[in-house]
Amino acid sequence: MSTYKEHKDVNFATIAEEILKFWKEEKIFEKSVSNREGAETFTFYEGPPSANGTPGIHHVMARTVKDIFCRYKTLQGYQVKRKGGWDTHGLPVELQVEKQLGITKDDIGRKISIEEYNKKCRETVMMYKDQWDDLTLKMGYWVDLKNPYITYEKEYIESLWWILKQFYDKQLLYKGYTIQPYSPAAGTGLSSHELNLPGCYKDVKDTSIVAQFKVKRNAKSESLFHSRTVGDLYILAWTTTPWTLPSNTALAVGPNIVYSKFVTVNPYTKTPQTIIVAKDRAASVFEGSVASIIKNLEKEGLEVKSHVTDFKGSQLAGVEYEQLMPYIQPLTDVNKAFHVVTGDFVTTEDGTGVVHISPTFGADDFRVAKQNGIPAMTVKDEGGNEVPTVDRKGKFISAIGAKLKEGVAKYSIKTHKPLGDDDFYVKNYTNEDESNADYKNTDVIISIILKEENKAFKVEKYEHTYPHCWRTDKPVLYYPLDSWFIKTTALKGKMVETNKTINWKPESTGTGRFGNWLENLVDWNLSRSRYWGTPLPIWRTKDGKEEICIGSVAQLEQEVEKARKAGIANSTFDIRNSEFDLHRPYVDEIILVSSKGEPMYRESDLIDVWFDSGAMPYAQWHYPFENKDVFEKSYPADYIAEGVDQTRGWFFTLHAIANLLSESSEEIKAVNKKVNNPGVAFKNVISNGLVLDKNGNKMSKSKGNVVNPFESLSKYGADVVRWYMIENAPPWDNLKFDFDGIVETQRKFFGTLINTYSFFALYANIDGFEKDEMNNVAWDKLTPLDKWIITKEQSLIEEVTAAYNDYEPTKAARAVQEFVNDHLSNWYVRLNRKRFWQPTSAGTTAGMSVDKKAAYETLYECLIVTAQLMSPIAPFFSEWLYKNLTDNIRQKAKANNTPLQYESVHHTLLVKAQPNRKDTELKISMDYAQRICSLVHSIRKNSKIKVRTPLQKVLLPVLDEKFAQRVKSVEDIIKAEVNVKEIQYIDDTSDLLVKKVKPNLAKLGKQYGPKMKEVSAVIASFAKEDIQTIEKKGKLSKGGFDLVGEDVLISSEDIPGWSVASEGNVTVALDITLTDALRKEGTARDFVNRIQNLRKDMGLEVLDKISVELEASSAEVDKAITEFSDYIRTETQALALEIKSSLSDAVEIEMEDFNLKVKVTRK
RNA sequence: GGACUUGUAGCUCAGGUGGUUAGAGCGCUACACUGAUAAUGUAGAGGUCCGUGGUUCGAGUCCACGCAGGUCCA
Repeated sequence: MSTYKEHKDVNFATIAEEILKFWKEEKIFEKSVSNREGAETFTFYEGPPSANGTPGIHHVMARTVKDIFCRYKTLQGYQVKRKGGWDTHGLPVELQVEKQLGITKDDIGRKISIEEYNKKCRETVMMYKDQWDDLTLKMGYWVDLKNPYITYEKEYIESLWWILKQFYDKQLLYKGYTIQPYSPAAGTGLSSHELNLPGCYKDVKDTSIVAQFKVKRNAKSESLFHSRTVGDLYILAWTTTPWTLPSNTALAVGPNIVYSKFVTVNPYTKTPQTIIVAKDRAASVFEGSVASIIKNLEKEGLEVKSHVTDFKGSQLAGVEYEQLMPYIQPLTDVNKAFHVVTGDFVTTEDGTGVVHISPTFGADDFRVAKQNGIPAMTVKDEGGNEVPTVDRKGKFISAIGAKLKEGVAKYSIKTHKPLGDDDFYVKNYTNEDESNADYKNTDVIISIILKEENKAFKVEKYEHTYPHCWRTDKPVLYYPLDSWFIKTTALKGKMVETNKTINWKPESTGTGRFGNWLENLVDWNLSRSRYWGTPLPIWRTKDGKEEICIGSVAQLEQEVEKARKAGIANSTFDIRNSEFDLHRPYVDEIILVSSKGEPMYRESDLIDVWFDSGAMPYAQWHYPFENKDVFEKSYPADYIAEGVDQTRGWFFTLHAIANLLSESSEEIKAVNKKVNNPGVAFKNVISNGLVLDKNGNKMSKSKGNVVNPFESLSKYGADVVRWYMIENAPPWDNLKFDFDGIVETQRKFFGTLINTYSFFALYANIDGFEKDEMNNVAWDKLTPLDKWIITKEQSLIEEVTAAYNDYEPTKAARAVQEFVNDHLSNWYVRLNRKRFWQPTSAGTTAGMSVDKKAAYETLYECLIVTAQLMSPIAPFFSEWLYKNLTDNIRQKAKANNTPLQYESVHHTLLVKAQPNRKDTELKISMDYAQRICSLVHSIRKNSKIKVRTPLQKVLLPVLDEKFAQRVKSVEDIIKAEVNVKEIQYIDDTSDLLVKKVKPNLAKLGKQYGPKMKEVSAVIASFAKEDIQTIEKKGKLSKGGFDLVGEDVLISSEDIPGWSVASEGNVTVALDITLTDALRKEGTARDFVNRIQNLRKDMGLEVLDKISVELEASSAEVDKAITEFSDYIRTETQALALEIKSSLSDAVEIEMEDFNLKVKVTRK
């Protein structure tokens, strides 16, 4: 009759398979949600993976972290719905399709229609869905895969449109431009991905100019002129792109950088003048191509470099200067142009420590200009649109070209061909013959003009790396391109504030990486010029004067109807058809009508895929078109978790959209008010780190160090892998994934736990123990060891619960592991083994002694609680353990409505710590016991006396009475563990105890600080009497210090003549004299040991009885055997033990110093 | 280049608020235990706490500057 299943050769992967089958058949996951119907909800949002790539081992990590807290909250009684999801749009999908079809973006619309292309994308995006589903199942990640949200679905897109419309209506969605890498030769913008292709960055030699910006003398700048000034005063700025100088509208200086004023001459015009450059850059400004010129001028007696004074960059702020190349004027805010501004990004690493700003041609410049209200240099084109001074072909507009042409003529610059107004390309985009002796690029022409006009201080070639277009091999320009933006900056303050309400794990990601990102927020560029994605629902007239943002399919229908009525030939697509696809090219074919009857065409942009995922709280429920009630209950998320790389990805888009909606949507405002949400999308977030290989290298296919998740799971089982990942390092640290570590986890933790269970099952089955929840041994009937392990268990419950509550799974795992390995297995079970195998008359729980029943119940409870506490991390094994322990009493438990009534550990309610079942005093005592045992073991080891040999006594110096009391309460345990007969406590009355004293630095430090050395010396000089005084009276004045008891730490000196060991304030002495009696007992115990070995070798079962015959040997040995005959027989379950003069068929056994002949027979 | 992050034994990691001799597991070496037994225990060796400065009576811990690795962003 085996009540508790006994297992040989446990395989964790097999356990997982069995449990998976059970979960599937009994719908355990579904029930874990439906069981909690009506309970408080705990909301988790699944960050959607993209199924167009295969899952990796890092996904096991990420999803374990997600799973743990969903399971934990379920245990706490919450209802945790977890809707799965798939991210389906975006560049990776497009690239994969292009690779499959062997085409490039250029081929779309030519070799393949957009329709076919998108169809292919739709097919490809779910390519590896089966693998993902398989991983989800096998790793034990509970998520609802039956009703996932899919970002390409019509309903999902409709919700996105609704959100965009909310923003649009509140003027949070606008069209503007931003500076992006642009290839004039190819006529297209380039993504950062394209810019990172190998070979894009090349070393090139460009013309660089240190230009002279003439300071306007007025009230703002007057102080700069107070010191000696010769000629005009110039601020010098350096650029490697002279073609941007006609577009200069500001200069930037570092507020804390020191700038120097010099009296000098212009090297090219020899004009005496005064200049300002960063102090640290002054030397290098005078060097290089102009060094020899300056030297010659100095020889001519000119004043070339006289340092006048220094001032901080902040003093230059607001100073006005004359426009360097006054060819055209900014369209707006002319009065704000041509000022000096300050910026933290300015360094003194190169140039002059002054940065020339041209807002149309640099991302930094653009930002700085925006922050300071500086206008950009733009003109109106024929359509009235604002455009930069360089057109999309990379050529200066004719207004600038005409001026440059004038310069060429005025200064007789020789060129390889006559240049017209429209011939000034900023780089050689027209394949001019550069080998022509008179060839001069635009940068050089500008340099010459500036030199002639006393506006250049230094011109030289400068070699640097510069990005080139991967298709045309021509230099890239940073160029303003049209885009649609979400005005996230409008809500920057709110986003910063609401972020403070979010619990970030680790905190630094929230305050640091995320917080800084919010502080430096720019508007969200939503536009993508692509094909497979959510189309921007904005239609515009040709002239851009009228536009409409569509917020729903219904609205689109109405508008189409309106257009039809106005006689606009529209597509034949039937929007009302449920199959109608909101993707390109279909939406592009819809033409709407403006109030004036003009056609309106859709802006061709798609939106950033990050918007797709960031909108999932709403779109996953097709809010607000459906499921309003469900949405309200699941907004915002209590918890999300993703990789730290999502900080500026998903975490940001969730946060941004939630905050924007909290201001722009009346519906969301109402929901927020109801659930008291300040405007966030999530309340707790774990950003987990990377999974690296065991050497700390990133896993990559090229390195061949990628770990296959499926192989890992099938070899070790999901629990071991999950436990290893969580226990090894906090999720937000990078994990060095090492199979050796997994093996260790398996052996060390799971092996120990399974051993502990097997031990329980073995004896419980023999004794017929069955857990009865209605009838347990009372607390005060438990032995100290029982009480102790229960106390430890209570602490464990508190600790683990606190750790999970705090989103610290690693702490929880480590606590469980310590409990199982160190306390339960190594101490409680080991010291209690005898209780389990002491003979019992009855084969039922009822007939069992209270002591034995208490032992079973205690061990049982510890195992059950362990199963429960570990279940979020190791869902399969804990389920297996729980079922093994409880399946046999399920019916009874159901009838009695007791905690073990649930068929799955994942349906149970988390056990709560019971303070009345804690014995703190005992905990301290047991701690002493463990330390004392360890010390005695250490002495035995040094004296080479094994534990089987009993020793007479242990001497324990007693520093205070409490210590003695505590040790006495666990004295039996110590004596049994280290095999000594008695413990003798020695105190002041004994001459053996000599006390020593040390200063309590932590306390004294606060009081005496710098006098610490003196006080320590005084305490070190304490005589025996001094120690006694301070101990008895609690105070002592010596060496000018009034000391109290807490100022010193008293411990025991070694005891002369004894073998002593000490650790902390516990000291132990061991009497290592071996008497005859002790030696005989040792021999008897040794003999028992050998017989036990024989029994095992013979393959006897635990309950088998034997008889032992022994051939007589020395008198001493015979005497020992006879004297301890009862003991030997009991221990070995021998019915008879006889010493015979001679024995045939005897086995020879090796004792320590001699051999014995014995014969063991089964009875 | 910026932000964040990590650096402690051969390896993986602990080390509130500064305090006496910096810990654990694995691995290694030795020994022991033996009715949990392909399990277990004990002990030993093993440390420039990344470096340099600073604050302090006292720094693994606090501050500054570096170095090295990682992530994200330019």
